[in-house]
Amino acid sequence: MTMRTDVSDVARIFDAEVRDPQAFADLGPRYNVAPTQPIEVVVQREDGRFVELHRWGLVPSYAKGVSAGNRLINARAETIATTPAFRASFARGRCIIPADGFYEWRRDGNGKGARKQPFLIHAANDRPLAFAGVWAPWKDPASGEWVLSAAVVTTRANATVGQLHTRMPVILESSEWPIWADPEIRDPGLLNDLLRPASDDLLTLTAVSPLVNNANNEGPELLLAPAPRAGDPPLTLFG
DNA sequence: CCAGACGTTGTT
DNA sequence: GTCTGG
DNA sequence: CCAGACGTTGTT
DNA sequence: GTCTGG
Repeated sequence: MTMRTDVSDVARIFDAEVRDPQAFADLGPRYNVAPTQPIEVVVQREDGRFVELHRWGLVPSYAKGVSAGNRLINARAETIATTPAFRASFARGRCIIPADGFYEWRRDGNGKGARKQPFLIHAANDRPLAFAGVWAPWKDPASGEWVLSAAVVTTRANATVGQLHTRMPVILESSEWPIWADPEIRDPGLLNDLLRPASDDLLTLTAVSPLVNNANNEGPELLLAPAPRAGDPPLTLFG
């Protein structure tokens, strides 16, 4: 995903306080937020609502190490209420994960010559999106330190994203934020009603540089159009 | 009782 | 931590 | 998600 | 092929 929006704007949009401003200042604008890296989350706590940084990949409380979260980067909306790794977080650890956009890939060709063409999926009006998320605290038994981690809730893709992939993040409307983020709300039916695909006209696809494919790459150049090559399929999905 | 799993995605 | 399987 | 690793022993 | 790391 990308996160270029300044945290002060995120705090204003979500009516939240920044938990650790220096940590955000150290990160700066981000064009390639990958699993295991810090992601922004908006969490409702007893003493207020905060923007925090959590490790992307939920580490369940029972885990033996943080690596347990390496693949728990998404939680299926269809099963999140009952599956052991996410159930407790669905009940009491819901959060909002702000992001400017997310990437999906299209495989062009097969075998050795295949390229993975990344697309940035972002709001047509380019405002930040609010993913539904879940988070959990995990205490490292070795150091005693607490690790906060989070996962993105997914649902079936809408028609726009469906050109690339069968799944997409749940994107909440502003009227839904207080419901999803409130840990006092327990009605599973009310919560599950929020977990549906975004409307088809919310999002736009933009072909971007294959530099995105390596999590070590960063910077605004990742969003430049990919260099065309002979025999390429059209880069706009509508040709 | 103890031991072991606990997840999603894409691809075939 | 809690559930499932043996 | 994609990229990259995937191993042990003994010797320097 | 499958797992780990980012």
